[in-house]
Amino acid sequence: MKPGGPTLGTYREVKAEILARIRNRDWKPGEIIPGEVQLARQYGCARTTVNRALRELAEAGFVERKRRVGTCVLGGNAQEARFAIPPIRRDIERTGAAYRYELLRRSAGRPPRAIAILLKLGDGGLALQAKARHWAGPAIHQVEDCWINLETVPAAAAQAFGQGGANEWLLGLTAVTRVRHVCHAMSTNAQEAGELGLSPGAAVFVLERQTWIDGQVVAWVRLMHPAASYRLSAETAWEA
Amino acid sequence: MKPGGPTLGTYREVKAEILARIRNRDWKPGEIIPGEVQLARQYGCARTTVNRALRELAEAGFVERKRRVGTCVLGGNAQEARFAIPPIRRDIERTGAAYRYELLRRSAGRPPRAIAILLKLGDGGLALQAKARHWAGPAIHQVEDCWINLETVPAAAAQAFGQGGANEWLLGLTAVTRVRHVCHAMSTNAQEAGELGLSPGAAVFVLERQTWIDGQVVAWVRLMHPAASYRLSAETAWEA
DNA sequence: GAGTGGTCTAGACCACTCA
DNA sequence: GAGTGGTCTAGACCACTCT
Repeated sequence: MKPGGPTLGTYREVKAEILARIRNRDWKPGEIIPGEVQLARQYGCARTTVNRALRELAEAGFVERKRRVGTCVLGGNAQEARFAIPPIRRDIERTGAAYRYELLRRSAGRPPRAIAILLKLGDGGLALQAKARHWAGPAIHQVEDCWINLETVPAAAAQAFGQGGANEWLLGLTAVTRVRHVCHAMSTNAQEAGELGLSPGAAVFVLERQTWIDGQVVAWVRLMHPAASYRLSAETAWEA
Repeated sequence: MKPGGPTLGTYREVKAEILARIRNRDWKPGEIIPGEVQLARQYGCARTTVNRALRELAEAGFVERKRRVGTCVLGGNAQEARFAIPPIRRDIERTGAAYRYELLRRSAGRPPRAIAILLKLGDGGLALQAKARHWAGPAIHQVEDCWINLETVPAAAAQAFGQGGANEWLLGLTAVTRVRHVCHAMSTNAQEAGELGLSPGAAVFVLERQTWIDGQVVAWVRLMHPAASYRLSAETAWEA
């Protein structure tokens, strides 16, 4: 046991110790830190324990690991944010406002070209569009516009979406194997403004989600929110 | 060995097998799945292996685990998106556009009340504001407005930020222990529009980041982007 | 008290990648 | 070929939570 190096019994302790070294700049970005075997000896624990600590630090983006090379400290420049996207109903009820769902439009048929491409629809392929509004008391909180690929999810054709939104229904499909989210801001055109109860040109926050099952596109969903009443937030903390 | 239950040797196989069962609805949302010991027997592997598979499925949000109770399948309703936030310079260069940095303002002093609160500044506490623009060729791609708590990071006072932005510098601090991101859309007022080269009222995409070191606020940063030229995207895929 | 997951250990073998 | 991380195993004990 080295001075200043007491026995560390758990992977959390080991993780915290290594993280502290990195934050202290004992181990600087670009450097290779000691190997698992050496650390295990130093800390008086099993290599498995050190391994788990390092694996989690790698997942969190603090280090990078390569076989035969070792574990390398990364400089913290890239950032990642994990935003939780709660079901809209819960999101609204949480604020205390009354939730109301309103279906605006539901129709199956041949979608516009842009949508057909997003859904990777075959030539005769049909899609189901379901557009709806979610109210928070007297205010419109979200307009959802869902396009569902009926080739991939024929079951959707049987859904009326009179009570609950298509987005919600889609989220209930457990089988999804891939998800892509995009968020951005937008100025509304006249129609969008009307649907959202805003003046044309008003800023909206847009969240789009595309989902797949085994390489087949399931749906493309666009969620639009008045800029003033929607935000996504994310928080990450590491042990003190 | 049960029929249809071949020996699974690795935690990845076990994970895929369990995921398949969940997607198949063999195990439905709300149900408790068999315990680790039983699964290990069934798959012919060590309990540790099953444990790792289940742990990762729990991290990914497919199941929830409770001691003495068991592992419960979750219905996939909540969503999570992990957005990568690349350093702005790289983001611009990636598009092929010429990157240019322009410092607009740098001044230390007593900040406005709202900022003082965000920074948890003491009564006499000073902050450093650094506002800058990032150009992509002829277009303004981002206006960054950084407020740095000089009590927490006195070293910032020595930085001129003439060449690189304060945001970038802040990201280089490895010691940060907590990060909070918020993103939303906004209509610009006259000043913001001017700084962004847009007409007043234009939509912008705003990303805000607040960072801490051991409970002390380090900085609050607001990054504003013309709506048309910025989007965040995230993609998650699970094994087929 | 009992049953579940959470973790540690010691040892082993494998996989990748560098020289 | 050699050195690193990646993973599996069998067994053990602990921590939590339900009854």
